[in-house]
Amino acid sequence: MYMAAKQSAPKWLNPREMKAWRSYIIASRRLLDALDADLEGHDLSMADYEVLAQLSDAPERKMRMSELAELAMVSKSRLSHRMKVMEKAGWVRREECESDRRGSYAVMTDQGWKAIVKAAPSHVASVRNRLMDHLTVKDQEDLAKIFDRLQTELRGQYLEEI
Amino acid sequence: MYMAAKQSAPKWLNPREMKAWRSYIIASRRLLDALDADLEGHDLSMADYEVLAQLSDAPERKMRMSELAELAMVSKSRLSHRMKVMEKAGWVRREECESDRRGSYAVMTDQGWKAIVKAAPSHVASVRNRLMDHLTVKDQEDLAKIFDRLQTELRGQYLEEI
DNA sequence: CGATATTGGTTCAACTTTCAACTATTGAAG
DNA sequence: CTTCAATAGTTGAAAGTTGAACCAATATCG
Repeated sequence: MYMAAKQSAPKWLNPREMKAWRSYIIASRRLLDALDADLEGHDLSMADYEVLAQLSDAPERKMRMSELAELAMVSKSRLSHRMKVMEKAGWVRREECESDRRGSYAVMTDQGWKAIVKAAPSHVASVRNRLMDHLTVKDQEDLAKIFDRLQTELRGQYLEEI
Repeated sequence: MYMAAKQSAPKWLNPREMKAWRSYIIASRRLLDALDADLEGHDLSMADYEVLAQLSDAPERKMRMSELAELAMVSKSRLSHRMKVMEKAGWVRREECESDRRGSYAVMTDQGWKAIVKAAPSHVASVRNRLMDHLTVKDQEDLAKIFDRLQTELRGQYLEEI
């Protein structure tokens, strides 16, 4: 149904495009699944890891909810829910924001910091293992180049669509 | 927390690796989100689209459930649930398998065929729009090469792990 | 200033996904 | 042939996700 086609012009994907698309989509799913599975031992999903990683990089490991949602690329709603879970686990807490009383901060606790410091090496190893080890330096550069450009374009499109 | 690092050896990602990884992961999320959003008008998710697309490629548009699950890369359980939904929508039906009475076939209905034929051009346009238009021919080849290899490796790892 | 629009964040209900348990066959081995 | 293991697929409950509705609080503008 992606129809690599002799048939007609820009309606379908040509065989080359088709191949690029299928390889990308399949390998990506496998990769993401593998990384997620590797994190399971630390009671973390990729998404939660991303949230904690972003938070851990913030000054004082403290960040406004919206900003965190943006950086970790999750919806506000989702972040809210996940925060409740991670709060229960003792990894984060909320702190109210004095300067804007609608807002609140997500703050990483010491325990949260410990959790992510513990998970990080294994996750990074997993990224190596599953991805980097199979890429040459040139591949890495190609990848970065392509996806950087893509990101810019998609971000552009996204902004237009609002 | 991926720590592109001066510090130590193979534990963290070096800046080049880091860049490749971040670009890839961010752009991919954006891309997938955009493609999903583009499909919404057809009441389809990427996952359901993939299921229907695979099924539509099968002889007689009919396939064993397990095989379909495998090809569409979803769990059996998930496929079972989705089939129930899509069955209710009139897009597919189940047919029992005479040769193995545990088994059943997923069969695409005419209505389902119509639905995917209707959705396909817009989805393909979306793949073009969001991805292909921003790739040179060389990019496409690089991508296919990289992710093909990756797929092989990941599949290998996966098989070992069972 | 006061009315109104916008923003930050949470919540509720609907829906989706996962995981483990379960049924019914089939296959293999003694 | 019988027993035991493996396979095909479904189910139900729990967990996760989404999107709209909602409550403040702040920003904007006449």
